[in-house]
Amino acid sequence: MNIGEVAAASGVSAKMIRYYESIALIPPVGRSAGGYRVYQAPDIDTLRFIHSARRVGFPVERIRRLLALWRDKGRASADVKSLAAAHIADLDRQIGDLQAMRRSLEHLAARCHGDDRPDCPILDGLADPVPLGRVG
Amino acid sequence: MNIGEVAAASGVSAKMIRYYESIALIPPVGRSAGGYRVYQAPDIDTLRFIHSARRVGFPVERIRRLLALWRDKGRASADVKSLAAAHIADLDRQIGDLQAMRRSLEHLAARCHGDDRPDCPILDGLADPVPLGRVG
DNA sequence: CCTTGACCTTCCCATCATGGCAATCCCCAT
DNA sequence: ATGGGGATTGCCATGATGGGAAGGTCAAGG
Repeated sequence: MNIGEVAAASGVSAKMIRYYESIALIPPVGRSAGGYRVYQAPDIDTLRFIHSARRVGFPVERIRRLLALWRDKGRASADVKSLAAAHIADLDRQIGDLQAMRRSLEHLAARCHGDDRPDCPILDGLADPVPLGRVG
Repeated sequence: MNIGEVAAASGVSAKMIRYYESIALIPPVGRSAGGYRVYQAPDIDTLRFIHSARRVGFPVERIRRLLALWRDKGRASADVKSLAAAHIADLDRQIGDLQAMRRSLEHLAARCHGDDRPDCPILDGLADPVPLGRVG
């Protein structure tokens, strides 16, 4: 199989497949006489795994460790779970950060008339030397 | 005032102040005989504004428009509010994306023993060709 | 056998905002 | 005049991804 077929089957773009190979997330694959990458069926499984992991936001470096565990049939599920837990914690932190931004901005926006008049608590709030965040 | 002082007063690093100048988010400032940037008090206000806007996640290009409105004393607050609303919508989308990731992963992790045994629904779920997401 | 078009290759560039480092220079106080 | 702290510019890196260019390959059909 050529890269395009594998890309379509796995959901990972050809561009990214080459990139993953370049950073050794996946091993270098065989080449045809003309230099084309030639894939086997199991390669699709690996790329599918990577794609799924990316879709839940795992960074590539953590996927590297996930892949190692996936291939290690003697792994302890605890190791997988702790990677997952670390990532969930990362997600929670990111979500929390965004929610804090959202709250601050919403707080300002709620007080803005949103009409033709120029006075605007949003601009005032951003210009205010007092830090945003705590609404108290 | 030199850049370091302005950086400390505004919360924006000297590096970023130069960057904002390079992309014309802020106008080029005067220079001393030796080539140092020389700032005036109002420049701190501008940088403080930018810093606040960054802290609530506004991308620089939107801050450009916010700054224009801020300086335009005849602006309509509706214009500011719509920029804010657009940004809140962006934040909501990002939050939603992250929460969806979190849910999918949590769903898998909840079923993982997390002990010495190798079987692991997290790895299985990522390897599964069936898309993640809907828990149905 | 040759052409054509789809596909592949590598390489460079861009994103977005930020930090780091290095070589050089300025400024002020001793 | 000298030393040290700060400023200058410029280049590189991040993380994951897309875009595009220039050129090579492959298979189908004339």
